[in-house]
Amino acid sequence: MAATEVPVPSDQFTKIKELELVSEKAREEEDGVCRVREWLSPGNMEAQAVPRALLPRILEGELELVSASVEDSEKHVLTLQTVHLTSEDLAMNQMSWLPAQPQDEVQVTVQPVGSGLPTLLWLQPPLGEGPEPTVHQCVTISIQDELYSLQETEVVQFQVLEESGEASEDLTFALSPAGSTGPLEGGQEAAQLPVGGGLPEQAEEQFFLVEARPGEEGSDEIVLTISSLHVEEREDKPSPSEASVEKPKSAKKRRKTKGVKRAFRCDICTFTSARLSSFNRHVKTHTNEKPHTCHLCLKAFRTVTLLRNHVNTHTGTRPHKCGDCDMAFVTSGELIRHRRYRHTHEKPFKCSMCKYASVEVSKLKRHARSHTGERPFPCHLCSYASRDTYKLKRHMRTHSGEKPYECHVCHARFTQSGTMKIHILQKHSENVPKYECPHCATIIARKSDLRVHLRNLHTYRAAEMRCRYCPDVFHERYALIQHQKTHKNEKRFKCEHCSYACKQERHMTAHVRTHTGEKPFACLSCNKRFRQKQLLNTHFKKYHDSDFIPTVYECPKCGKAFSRWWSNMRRHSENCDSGQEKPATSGKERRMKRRKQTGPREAVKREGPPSSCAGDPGEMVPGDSRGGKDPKGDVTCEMILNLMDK
DNA sequence: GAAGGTCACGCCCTCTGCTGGAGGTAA
DNA sequence: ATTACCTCCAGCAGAGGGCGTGACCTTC
Repeated sequence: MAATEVPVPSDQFTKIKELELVSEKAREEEDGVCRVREWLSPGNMEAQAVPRALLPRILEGELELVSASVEDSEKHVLTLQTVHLTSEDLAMNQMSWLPAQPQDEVQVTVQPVGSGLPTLLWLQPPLGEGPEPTVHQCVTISIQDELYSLQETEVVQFQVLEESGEASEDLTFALSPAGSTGPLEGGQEAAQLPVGGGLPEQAEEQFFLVEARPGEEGSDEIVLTISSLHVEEREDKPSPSEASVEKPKSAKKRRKTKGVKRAFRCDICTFTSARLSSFNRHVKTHTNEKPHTCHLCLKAFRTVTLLRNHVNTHTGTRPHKCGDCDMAFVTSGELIRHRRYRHTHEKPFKCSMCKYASVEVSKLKRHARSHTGERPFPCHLCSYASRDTYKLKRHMRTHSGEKPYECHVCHARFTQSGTMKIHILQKHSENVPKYECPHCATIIARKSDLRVHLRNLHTYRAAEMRCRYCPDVFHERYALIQHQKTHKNEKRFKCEHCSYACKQERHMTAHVRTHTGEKPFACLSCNKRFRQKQLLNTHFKKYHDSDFIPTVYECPKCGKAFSRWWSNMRRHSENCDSGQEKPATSGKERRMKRRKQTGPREAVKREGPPSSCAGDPGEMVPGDSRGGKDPKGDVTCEMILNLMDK
């Protein structure tokens, strides 16, 4: 692996082979750590004006400088000389090829001027894209030359400071070997140190980190990386993908520090560190060296700490005990997380789109998918896609038919634990919770069904629902149903002369004739008159139809025959002590019993009309001469009218 | 090197709500 | 006998909580 610590070259002089000017944010975007891209502002562009001696390339904030020579004797000395160009300077010097918008791609070529140490930095447009700049087209402002020994330099930093609004003002550059006593100390302090007589308000936006590292192996080249250190802006302008994730302050502070101190850069991954020790430790992470092996499962770990934590998972050792409950954990991190979940309820990760907050950032990311609609876990058997792995796994049971949850009582199986829980609660538990409708007091077993009930029966509907019995209209289905029930068994027709009431008008008409004495139906054979047509028909059959066979009720005890069940036969049967059996309670039962005893019904021919016929045979008719109705109680007009209806 | 903190991934759980079939009931 | 309606019930998915584990970085 190519180390990034600056070695001591064998050659006398160190040549700057490659100088990268990389936006820190742009780099972090590549890293996937911080997704904020720092576009090169005009001010930054000014600060990035570099000598013609170098060959830079600006690509979305990235500037590479190639081939610059630095010579010194005895030591490896790097001399930086920088040019600052203001926007006015750019316009004045016809450098319109510079991007108006930062995202515009532009290639800048910087070439060395003269030989030996580069003393001027020039900006030059790509071939064919602009006028070839001359020395006069570049503005050279207050170049401060300093020499630093690369043997002592791990991080080289310089600042571009400008009094805001004064484009022509001198620039001050500061070169600092990190960790040394140079003009700037590395880290956060570097970005805050005023250099050259005070820091303007916007000065920190123009800090750059210059990272020196060796070039190709065996050469005496040094690669410089210039990074923008716009730390504050990164915090204030999160990327779209990060907009919904608010990091806790500690994390932000940590990243801020990390961003400033980066100097050693891993060639395999994006890791950078200002500390050699940290870097070296990091390098080991890219090796598969795991010398610490668990004696229980033979799993290997890189560090003793990791191994110890792992062994604790075998032994159950949980040294980190919660002070507020009985829980204990293998690591302190678990304890902290547990305390946040259970005790402190601290939720540092807050959603920017709703009030949701979580203990863990992973939960916030999962939550964010409910806003974005992202479903990164597709089912390979159907079109379903899940927002997290667990839902996909649960969904796959619908394809496999797996029902891992079994009721311990009836052994019914279920696909989800919640379904089984409801099953046990509803089927096998006492004190089953019920849900009462607040509008109609209906008791429903499940809350979700109560919701359906409310939706179907108690939701206002714009369309009118009309009662099938009357002109009333309703907008709630429950009200309509309740109203229509009021029509059931409703005796709307009430007699003015007595307490009689009935459901149909024609029944009332017949009843009123009992008060008025009106008998509109006359017998054509004997001129006898009747109030109802049915009564007339009965009369005619009995007295004027020779084929008519009247029903005769026989006492099951003594065999005596009666023409009327309720008034004669029943009274007789109750008092008859010649037999044990009493009449059945219903006509059907009576009929069946009678047939059982006597066989098929036999018509008993009467010899002549009963004496009652002389009176008013139509006044009282059998409740059910064919044994259809239980003739308990008094016969009412309604009973008669029911017969008429038949 | 150890300890502590952070991060990421995974697993499992609960709660919630919707849906549609089954079965009972009334019209 | 048919039909409409309602509740019961299981199936299923959405969302979130809590914990286990390992890796990695920073600090001491």
